[in-house]
Amino acid sequence: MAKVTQQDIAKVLGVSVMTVSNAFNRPDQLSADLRERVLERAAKMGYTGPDAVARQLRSGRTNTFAVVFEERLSYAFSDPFSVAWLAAFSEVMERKRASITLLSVPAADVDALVAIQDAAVDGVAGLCGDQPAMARARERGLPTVYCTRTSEPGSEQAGDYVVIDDYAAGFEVGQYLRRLGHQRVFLLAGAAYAGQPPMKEYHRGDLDTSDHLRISGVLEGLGGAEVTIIPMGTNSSTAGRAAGVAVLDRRDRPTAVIAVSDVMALGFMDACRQRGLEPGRDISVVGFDDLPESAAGGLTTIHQPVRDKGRLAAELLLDPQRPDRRIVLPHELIVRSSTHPVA
Amino acid sequence: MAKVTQQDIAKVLGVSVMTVSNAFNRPDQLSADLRERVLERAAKMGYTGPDAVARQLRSGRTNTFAVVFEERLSYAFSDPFSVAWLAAFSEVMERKRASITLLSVPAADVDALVAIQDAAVDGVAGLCGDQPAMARARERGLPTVYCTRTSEPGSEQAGDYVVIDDYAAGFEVGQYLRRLGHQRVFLLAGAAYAGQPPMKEYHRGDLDTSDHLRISGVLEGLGGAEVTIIPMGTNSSTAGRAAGVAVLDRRDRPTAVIAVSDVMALGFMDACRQRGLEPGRDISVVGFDDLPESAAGGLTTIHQPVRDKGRLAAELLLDPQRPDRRIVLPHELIVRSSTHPVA
DNA sequence: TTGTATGCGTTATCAG
DNA sequence: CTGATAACGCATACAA
Repeated sequence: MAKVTQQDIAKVLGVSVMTVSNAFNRPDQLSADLRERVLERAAKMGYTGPDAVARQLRSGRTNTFAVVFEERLSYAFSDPFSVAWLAAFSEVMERKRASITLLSVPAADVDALVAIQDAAVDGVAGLCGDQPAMARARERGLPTVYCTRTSEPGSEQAGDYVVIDDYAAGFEVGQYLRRLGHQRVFLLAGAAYAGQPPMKEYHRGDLDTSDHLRISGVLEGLGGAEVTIIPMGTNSSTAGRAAGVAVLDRRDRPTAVIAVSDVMALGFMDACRQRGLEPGRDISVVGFDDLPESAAGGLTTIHQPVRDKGRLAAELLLDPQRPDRRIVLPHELIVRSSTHPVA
Repeated sequence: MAKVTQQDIAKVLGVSVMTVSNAFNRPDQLSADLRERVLERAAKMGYTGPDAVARQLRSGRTNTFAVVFEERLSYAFSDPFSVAWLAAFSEVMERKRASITLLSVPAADVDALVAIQDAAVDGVAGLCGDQPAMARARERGLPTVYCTRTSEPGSEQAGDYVVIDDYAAGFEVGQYLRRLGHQRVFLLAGAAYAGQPPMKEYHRGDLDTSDHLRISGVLEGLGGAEVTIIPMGTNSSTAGRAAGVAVLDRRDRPTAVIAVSDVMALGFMDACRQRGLEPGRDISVVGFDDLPESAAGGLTTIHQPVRDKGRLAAELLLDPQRPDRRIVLPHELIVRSSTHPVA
């Protein structure tokens, strides 16, 4: 059987399509009696209410917002930082009865950009930086909000954002370690530098990631210390644990290790303890983000307001009139027990 | 400026709308030269590719599937069981380049059902049972798949499903504890029985949840043991910890405690240890689900194949031709160190 | 290879 | 209070 439409009902009932439409959407536009008849007939004919897509086309709004991820979605669900952001974002959306569409648009996969084209949404947000997917969305005329700064301030693209100053955050970390006297530091980088060997010299990656800004800041803050950057290829506690091999099992072990994220830092701390090394006594460890579990683990880190990022991103999308649309939130160096002065 | 459409381009170029459409979707349907001209012109006019919604209306497909949750979305992201399911589900969807829309439809909130009406999707899945939202989706003619059996087998609704036999699982747990000699057991129930006092007598709740089947099974399996059911109101480790108060801080402490989920059971184990009680020595604890962390924690539990549930749910939605659409997956009692015979 | 007519299902507008 | 008409933007079927 073909799909029943308002037209069919109208025909059977001998009324206009408009009357049927009104029966569903604007009860005040027709007599209660007629409305009753329409609804009853509709039910009898197996009509199930206005078609969502048709209505969207007509109204020009979908009441749905996309969240894009550079990674596979399963990563988005497993990374605590991502989950926290998503929770805050979704709370705002739920309150406004808007729904959320998840889009995975790996930077590598050019084909995936069509997902942006084909998404029936009113706007796009991402915990990520201003990646190609965001630009594509804007080309479509959609509002966008990104939550990680990847380019130098000033070279801003067109999109709105809610970020922290990752460069400054990195700088504070570097400066802090320098003041503690650390002269040999290893830096665990994330996904952007996949496949590259450890680097003594830092060249800005061709990918503009927040790693880049954090790393630049750290290097600057550390001044002349000897720094080795280890590209882990992925941002996970597994990667952090794996870093134990590359960092701890060598003669010239560094006195401090900085990971570009807490998940990685916490994984690395596990690796330390497994080898009988206590962070904050035998080696210093610093992370970024300040996850809930970081407090329990005693990890010195940069706190950033994840939930505010998620909440504000949602609010910016929902309210195009909101005045301040380029937001830089504060961050803070939280010193815990995982760092110590060099003897 | 108004939105640029294919019609506008066609007019300017003096070709038909169809040619413009083809230039974007079927390059083989027109000369490379003309196509080139169309695309160039389109770009110049600020046309950004076919409109997603219009295309969906025309084609009748959205390539998007909804996932419904009975809880707030933030819960969906924080519960490990839910996250595992979602990860598996999304992996299949990603592979087929389909996207996912998240819908929160609390059972209590009747208004939320409109979210189902207004969702532009090709199908609906849920980790939940065959709740009203699912029925609503089917009324709309959408395929549905649910992943938790809530009714007795035989009283099946119309939807497809991927479940385990929760009653049997419960029975095995009860039987196991009975054989260990446990005569006084407390049962921590989840969300369904919110607000109710502890129950000595079990009446099937008016909500058909998997709790119901598990609980019935447990009671049956335990035979004549004295069972007290404590409705925790929510399914979280916090609730499990909170149960410590209701269970451990009393004279007639039970010899065994069963939680309807591992998260809760693990939380309860924390509460035990906080009071100096060691699960598996001073008290027996059993859960359901077998999360990864349950193995580490030594929790005796029912293993169920979460990832298979998610994967199969996605496959059923993506392939309406797939033959077996009512799937009951195997479960298994995994005995670990949290249970022991009564002295 | 290109064009024409038409429908997808709904709702705004405006006239009765 | 009710109805006729015209979009919304695109793509299928078929004709040229």
